[in-house]
Amino acid sequence: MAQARNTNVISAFPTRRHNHGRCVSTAIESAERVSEARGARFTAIRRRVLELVWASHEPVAAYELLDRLKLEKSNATPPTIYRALEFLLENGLIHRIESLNAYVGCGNPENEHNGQFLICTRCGVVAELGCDSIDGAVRERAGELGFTVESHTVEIQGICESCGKTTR
Amino acid sequence: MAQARNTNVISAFPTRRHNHGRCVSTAIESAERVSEARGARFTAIRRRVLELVWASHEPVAAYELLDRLKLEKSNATPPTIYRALEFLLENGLIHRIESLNAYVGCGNPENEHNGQFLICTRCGVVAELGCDSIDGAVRERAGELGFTVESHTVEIQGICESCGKTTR
DNA sequence: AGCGGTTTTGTAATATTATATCAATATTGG
DNA sequence: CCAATATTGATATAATATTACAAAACCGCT
Repeated sequence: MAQARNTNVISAFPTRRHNHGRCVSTAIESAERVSEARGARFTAIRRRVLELVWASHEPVAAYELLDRLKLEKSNATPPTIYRALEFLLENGLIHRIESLNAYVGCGNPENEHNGQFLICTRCGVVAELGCDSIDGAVRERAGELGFTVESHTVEIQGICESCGKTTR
Repeated sequence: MAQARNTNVISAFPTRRHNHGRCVSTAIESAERVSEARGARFTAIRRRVLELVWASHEPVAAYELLDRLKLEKSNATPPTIYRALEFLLENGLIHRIESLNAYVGCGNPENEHNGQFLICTRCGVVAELGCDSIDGAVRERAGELGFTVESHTVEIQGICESCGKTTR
């Protein structure tokens, strides 16, 4: 019983030695369920791009994904990647980090949400929060001004706990 | 006594008929004071780009600024604009809206801050908040996870009060 | 299996956003 | 005025993203 419901971590900063294969396989299985449920086609390209996004917990740029995909699919072009990214975004399987023009796997694709992201400027790793207190503060203040919230982008730059402990 | 200190609006949604010349002249005067205080040079190009950013309350893209600047300075090139934007950002005179790759004037340049932005997806206008409750929620949650906040990007998409009242 | 409509992918071209580099000019402090 | 520094000019190129149209794959139906 570690987390209060209203401040749950969707995808925490991973330990150096976590079983990352498990992150990937969980993400793929989730994606299969989400696609199935929506009648969306989780094609080979889309699956592979999702795996590439999940290669780490650091956001990946579109052209990095393209370079990697080209290694195994030499006819891949920018639209190949951008179409796959569009599909993955639409289905909530990845998030775009606006301040980095880069993409990161979503840790909880089975629930629709706008995440909040903690971005470590030292190691590049991103953690995702599904934090109702931040979301609430946003909606409350917006509401006071007569503004109806549709979505939000919350990206927090700083130093993660693990990097904070090491010498600069 | 309308605003509580911790939720002040730095730059509200403007009325259609506000005196916009006043927004611009205030911004320029502020910029002069800020530059003076910092020993920074508020050159003609920088001043003009700031005026162009302040042409409206909608974020402006870099190449739009370039096109406008070229009308009066035909040798302007991308670096002309990007250098001016860099100066204005460094000195807190404008903000970059990450989700739009665009720039908007800062309503309170004399106090250093990370703003929060309400972006109307109907009319394109942006309001800036300096909202301690959002900032506090962010810092609190980050702190619980051992994350040290350096800066944040908070961009809220939705419909402003005035657009919400008109027929879709 | 065959057909027709729809979605996905292939391919080429281009648009948009941003930076690197180095030379020339302007400004500042001494 | 000189020398150091900051700013601007000019060219090239990098990085990110989209448009357009044709070909192929897939799906539901018979």
